[in-house]
Amino acid sequence: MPVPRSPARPPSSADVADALEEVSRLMELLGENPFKARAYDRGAHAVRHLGDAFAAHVEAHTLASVEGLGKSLVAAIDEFTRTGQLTLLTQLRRQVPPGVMELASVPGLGPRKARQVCAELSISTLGELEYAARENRLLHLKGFGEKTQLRILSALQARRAVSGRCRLDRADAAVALAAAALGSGWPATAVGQVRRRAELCSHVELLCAARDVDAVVVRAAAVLPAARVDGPGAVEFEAAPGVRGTLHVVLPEDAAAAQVFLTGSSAHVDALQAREPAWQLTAHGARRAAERVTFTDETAVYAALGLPWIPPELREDGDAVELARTGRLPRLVELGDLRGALHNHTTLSDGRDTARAMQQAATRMGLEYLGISDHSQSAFYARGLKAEALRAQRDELHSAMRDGGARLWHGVESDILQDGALDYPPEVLRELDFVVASVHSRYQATAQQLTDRLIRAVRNPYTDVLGHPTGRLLLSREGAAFDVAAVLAAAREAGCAMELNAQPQRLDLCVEHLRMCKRLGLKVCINADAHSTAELETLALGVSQARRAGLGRDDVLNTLDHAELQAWLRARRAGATGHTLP
DNA sequence: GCCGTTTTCGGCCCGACTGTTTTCAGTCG
Repeated sequence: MPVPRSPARPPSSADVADALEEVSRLMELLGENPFKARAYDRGAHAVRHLGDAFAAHVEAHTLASVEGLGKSLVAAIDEFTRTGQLTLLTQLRRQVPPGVMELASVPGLGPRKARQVCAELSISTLGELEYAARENRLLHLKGFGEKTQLRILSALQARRAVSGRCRLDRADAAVALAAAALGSGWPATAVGQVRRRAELCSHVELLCAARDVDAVVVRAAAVLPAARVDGPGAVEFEAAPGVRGTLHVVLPEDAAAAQVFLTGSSAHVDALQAREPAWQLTAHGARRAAERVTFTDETAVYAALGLPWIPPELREDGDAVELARTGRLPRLVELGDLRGALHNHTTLSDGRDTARAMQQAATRMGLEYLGISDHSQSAFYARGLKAEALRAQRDELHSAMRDGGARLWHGVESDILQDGALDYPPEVLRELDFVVASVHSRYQATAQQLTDRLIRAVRNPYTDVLGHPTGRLLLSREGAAFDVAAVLAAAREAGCAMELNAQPQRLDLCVEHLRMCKRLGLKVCINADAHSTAELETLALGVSQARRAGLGRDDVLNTLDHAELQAWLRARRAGATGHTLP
């Protein structure tokens, strides 16, 4: 989507990258030379990667020295930065009916088929596409058949089921934007699903405490997107496309009780309410009969109910209240407990930053160690490493560590092949510090086949961590349908850890499966799966999901310090060399 | 369109799968 921009601000690298990316997608859709389309896409990547250095390149006219930017792209970028327009993009947009870009995003409908349904059936919206599929009109198109039509139909149904929700990282961004729009004079913080750290949010809610409630409401109604006043002290707005947002404004003395009520969930609030039926917790504060009850902060609210403070991540249902009452509230893992992270990528495969840059970023974050695990040889699409390249990487990591800082572990993200084997022979795997094994392809199999494949993978003595186990992509792909309990049990027996992949679109394993790990005593490894230095920050999202599942420090593998993790890995490797491979 | 050169053209990460076709195009990762 084109990013709206104020003319006063010069385009950022992200603005330029978005424009070039759109050019690429439109070219694909129009059936232009695929290599030309790819050149624009690569150019977009190159520009995005420049980040803050982009402005300096523009200033110094040195963009042509950036790999992937030739004469034409430099000229296009020049035009865009000077005028805020891109003639090429405008022309391409004119040739593609609105909505067709969206058609091409439906799984099973690539650029060719999207163009085909548009040209032959005059379809340009998802609604029209679904209607045509229901009427069996797609069947008559060349290259379409019963199964393609069915696949499109179910993809559209799945999409409708998730509409109106957004990922947690986007909800966080919406909270930050709304808070910034209000200004620092009226600080607003997240409540509701966002504060409970729900992986998907259908409602983005903020709370602001202010002496002059009406003034905040007036300001919010003026500055928040698509805002309208919705009752006393409440402003509704559009937090993200199709996602409802609400700003609640209360007097400072009512803020603590309102924060508890608005953070919810309703089941949690009901359980609290049951402990003191004479009280009434509301979005505007607490009342006893007609009398207002005030508190200094949330801890005081819980204390008045005879309870310790309950972390928001545990408020998804009413169960935590009983745990709190009986003193059995778990001590949850915290971001600061993580001593490092395994599973991260570098420029050698599909990452954006070098091992050295990743190491420096990890050092700045206070991590003791960082695992580097680029893709394995079968992952062509991600420029997976042949055995020789993998061996050469070891030297690169050693030299990156010369100046101190976070210790680098040398690993690999090995594809799990169709039969459950790893992607390198034992003599290659044995030289690595650790192995993350992940499925990246051929998800379409029977549940039994997938289960067998994953069980074989976790039983491989070189598999230390099973990466993004279900392969789900939030709002776009369901997790693979296999017997999770059986795979977790096999992993427990083999002593292999499960990944909690912290990428906001994955958050895989999910909370329910993480709870199963805890019950089994199976270690969970919280990994950023970072493809850039910035993505290391996603570890915080992973920690929030571990907390929702009630995981403590001891449940998480990478809370071990360097020496402890080394011992854990060595013990596994010792077991590995003592076994024959399955 | 970019890049590298066997330097002004030719190749561009590519293999597997699926569903359609009846030998292969399109999609995906």
